[in-house]
Amino acid sequence: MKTSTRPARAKIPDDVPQMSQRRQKRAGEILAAAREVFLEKGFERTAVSEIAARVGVVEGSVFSYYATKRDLLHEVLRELYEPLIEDFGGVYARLRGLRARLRFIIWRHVRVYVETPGLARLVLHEVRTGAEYASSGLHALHVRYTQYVRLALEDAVKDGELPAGVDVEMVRSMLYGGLEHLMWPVLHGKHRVDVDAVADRYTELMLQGLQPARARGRGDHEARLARLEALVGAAASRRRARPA
Amino acid sequence: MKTSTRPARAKIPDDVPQMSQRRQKRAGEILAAAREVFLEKGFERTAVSEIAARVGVVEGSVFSYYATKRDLLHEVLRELYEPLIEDFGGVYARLRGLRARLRFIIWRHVRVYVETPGLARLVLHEVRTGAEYASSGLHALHVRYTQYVRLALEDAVKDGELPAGVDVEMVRSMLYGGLEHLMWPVLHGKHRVDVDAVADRYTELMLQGLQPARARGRGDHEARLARLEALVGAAASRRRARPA
Amino acid sequence: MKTSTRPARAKIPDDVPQMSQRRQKRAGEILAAAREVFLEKGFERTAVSEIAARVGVVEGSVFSYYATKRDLLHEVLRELYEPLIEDFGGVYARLRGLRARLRFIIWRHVRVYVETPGLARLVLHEVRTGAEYASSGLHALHVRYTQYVRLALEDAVKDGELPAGVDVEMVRSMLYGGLEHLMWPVLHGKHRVDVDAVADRYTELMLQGLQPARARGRGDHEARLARLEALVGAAASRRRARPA
Amino acid sequence: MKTSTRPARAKIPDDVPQMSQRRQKRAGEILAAAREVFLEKGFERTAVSEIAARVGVVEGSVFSYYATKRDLLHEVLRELYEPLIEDFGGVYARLRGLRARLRFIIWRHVRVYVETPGLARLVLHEVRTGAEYASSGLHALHVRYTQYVRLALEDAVKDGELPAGVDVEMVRSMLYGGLEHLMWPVLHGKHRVDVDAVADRYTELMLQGLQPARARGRGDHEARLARLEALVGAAASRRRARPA
DNA sequence: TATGAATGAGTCTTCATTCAT
DNA sequence: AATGAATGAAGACTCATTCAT
Repeated sequence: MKTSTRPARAKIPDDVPQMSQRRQKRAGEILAAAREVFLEKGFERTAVSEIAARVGVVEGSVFSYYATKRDLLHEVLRELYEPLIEDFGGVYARLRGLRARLRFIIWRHVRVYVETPGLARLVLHEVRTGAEYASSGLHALHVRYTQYVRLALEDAVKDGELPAGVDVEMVRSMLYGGLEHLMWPVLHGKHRVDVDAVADRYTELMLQGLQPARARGRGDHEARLARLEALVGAAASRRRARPA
Repeated sequence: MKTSTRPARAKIPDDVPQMSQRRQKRAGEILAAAREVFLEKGFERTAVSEIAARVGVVEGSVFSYYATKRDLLHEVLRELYEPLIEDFGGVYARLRGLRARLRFIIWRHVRVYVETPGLARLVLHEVRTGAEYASSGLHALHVRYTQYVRLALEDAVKDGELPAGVDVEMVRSMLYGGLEHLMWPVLHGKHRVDVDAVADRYTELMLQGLQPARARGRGDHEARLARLEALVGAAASRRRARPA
Repeated sequence: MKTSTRPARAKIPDDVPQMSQRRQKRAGEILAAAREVFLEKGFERTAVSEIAARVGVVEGSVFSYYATKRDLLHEVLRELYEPLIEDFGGVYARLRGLRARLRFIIWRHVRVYVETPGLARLVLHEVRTGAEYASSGLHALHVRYTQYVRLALEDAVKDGELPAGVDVEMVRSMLYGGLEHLMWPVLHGKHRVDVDAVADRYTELMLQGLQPARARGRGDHEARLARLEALVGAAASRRRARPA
Repeated sequence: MKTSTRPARAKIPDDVPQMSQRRQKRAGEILAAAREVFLEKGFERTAVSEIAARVGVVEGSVFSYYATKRDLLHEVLRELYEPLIEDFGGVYARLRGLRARLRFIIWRHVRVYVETPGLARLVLHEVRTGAEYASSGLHALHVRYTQYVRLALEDAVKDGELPAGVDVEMVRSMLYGGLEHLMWPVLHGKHRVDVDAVADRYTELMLQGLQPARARGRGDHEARLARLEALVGAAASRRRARPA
């Protein structure tokens, strides 16, 4: 998991060379401080000295825990990704139907922008850009995070909700890329967003495209059912919304 | 062509910023090198010294052509935008119908990735961030470039192709953001792309969504009601989930 | 001792900016080197790299002690002013009479040139020029230092030694400006000076002017009237002169 | 006169390798532009490129006239000093008496500050500081400029106005140094000055010191005569004053 | 001779990283 | 293990000067 070879020892619980309590605590403090600063300022604009200062430790000490500034970043991101992915694992399994699943994925992702805008900025602008992204293990985390789209689509095909041959990559891009673009202003503090409303609308846009059923000359049946579906989904999830 | 004021020496009587052949050539070489490096590494991670090295001049010379690293970036971007916008101006007016227009916009944008990979990234992730973006004239260019999506949508509503109330911002994000995400691997030299095929497929995806007309026609009421019930059940159980 | 905020790492519990022995020594060495070079070349013409070279450290190290070249300058100046002002505080109060006081001020100032040659130049010609001079605290120091001239004059007026209406600013300029000019060769290592002799003579010159009491006593009315006539003639002919 | 060896040819009229009319004209234009910029911004802050730009030539051309930026400065200063010195030569000879002479020297010098503050700044802060000042010929000019003080004193001794043994160097310093200090605010645009008033007061201060005749218990005679002298001198010279 | 493009040494400043203690 | 002083390479940018044309 570590990219480099020097003293620093991973803080993953069950690592072999068990470190002292003190050391483990320090590592955590440093990690927390790093998260703070990275999220505030981004990777490049963060000075290790500032992380050290927030913990109350000298620069050199940081390097005795994490061999590299970038290692520290990776650790921070892992720590942020992991609960996100677990969230998905837990909830996704209980969802039924493409619409519900898609909406959850979208809704959860929008919340990332709203609740942890720094994370989005970090991943999007500083990590994904780096050459060693693929080899750093972060790519793998990201794949795990975004794979639920593929799952949802495959399941939908299996269930007959979608015809076979759907271009998973294209849909995934449309989902994450589109949201990224849409949320950009949020990262820069322009707007407030209604997470549920955005999720609802984006889900429908993805499912029905620009030309909704009605426009295509379908009967009233269709339109009424669609609205019903949307309504129920929206109301249900809105009960849990807690925007930061 | 000059953005800045310092190096230009207007000693040609009639004040035209006429550059010598040689100078003009060099300016072009520097611009080309700058584009290369900016696209590879992004703006901040690009060192002027590297641009200079690629051209085979000393660092200082670059500044005799472009007063500022950022000026250089702006020039690079302008160089991209201009032909793009001209393209649109000419072609768009002759197109009829939402599908044709959308497809053109998409097709043209995909070509940007294929022909000048990485420029979108630059604009999206590095320039728009800068505080002086709005005042730099680049914002204006960007608006001119992306407004055709809005135009196409508004026209479609006028023509009765789309119901009123379409969320232009969301569609624009889906278009540009989705394509950006989709083309990402291309920027890193992974795939070759069939521009027309991608344009066709993305256009359809945007127009019809995941559930194309055919598929939707097949969906019987029974199946949809079942899904609806499942959804309601899912929402109920989700209430116990605790998001991080 | 630190002017700036960045490098200082206050991890000593009770927040005293306690430097290690070693660090303190280095800081002193750098300060000494800086004084040397600043005095030799002036502020702008001094390169931080040269200061570093004289101490035998790399350029960057200097900035770990003093965040800014200008901070370094301020520190250098403060180091001069402080003992000077303390000297004054102690001695001045015990002096009686304008002559004694003036002589002390002059004598002390001449010693500055002899003991720390060039510092006055720095203050007069490089620091006072800077826009942030007023806000840097140096102005305050300078005022404290030179105010004793004003004090001496005011006291002399109070005691009836001088008529009211003496132009303090002019006298202060004559004192400090004249000495600066007089000491200039000393700064460049030309002469040695007898501090006491210079102080005596300059004090007398300031008190009695060019025409000491004795000389003035000898001037008969006849001679002065002749000069007066000559002057009037001169003024008349001067009317034709055309200044450049 | 030239410090360096390259092509540039002095523009002193009777120089041997007679240059073409065109060339001579250009040299003059460059010199004029240089004067402008130097006086505005000082030596170090002036870029040769700016001088070139004002004349409408390229940087390189400047160096074909003046081998060095510093040479250019020296030429500029010479051009400024020369009329000043000639002024003195012409007027001084016609003056009689120490007071009149001293006052003229002071008055003329104060006018330099008021009318050409840039010159004062240039000489004081940039030239006199440089190591090659002594060897540049400028020192010689300065000596020629300031020698009239010595002359005035020596003549006064000869005429019996002053006792022998007056310390010329000290008086000269008091005059020029004091005025420099006094005029400092003027250089930075703070005050306006009444040239005549300053000249009058400074002359008296130099002649009589802090303790004027009255204070020393002299008769009314003295005071009345002194005032008369001052008045006549002031009125006469005020007629010619033309503050910038 | 004049040009003007190119140079290259220099400016201050930042910071991840190393290493002797 | 921790410290914290020192490093050294890099950053953007400036400008007097040179030299081929």
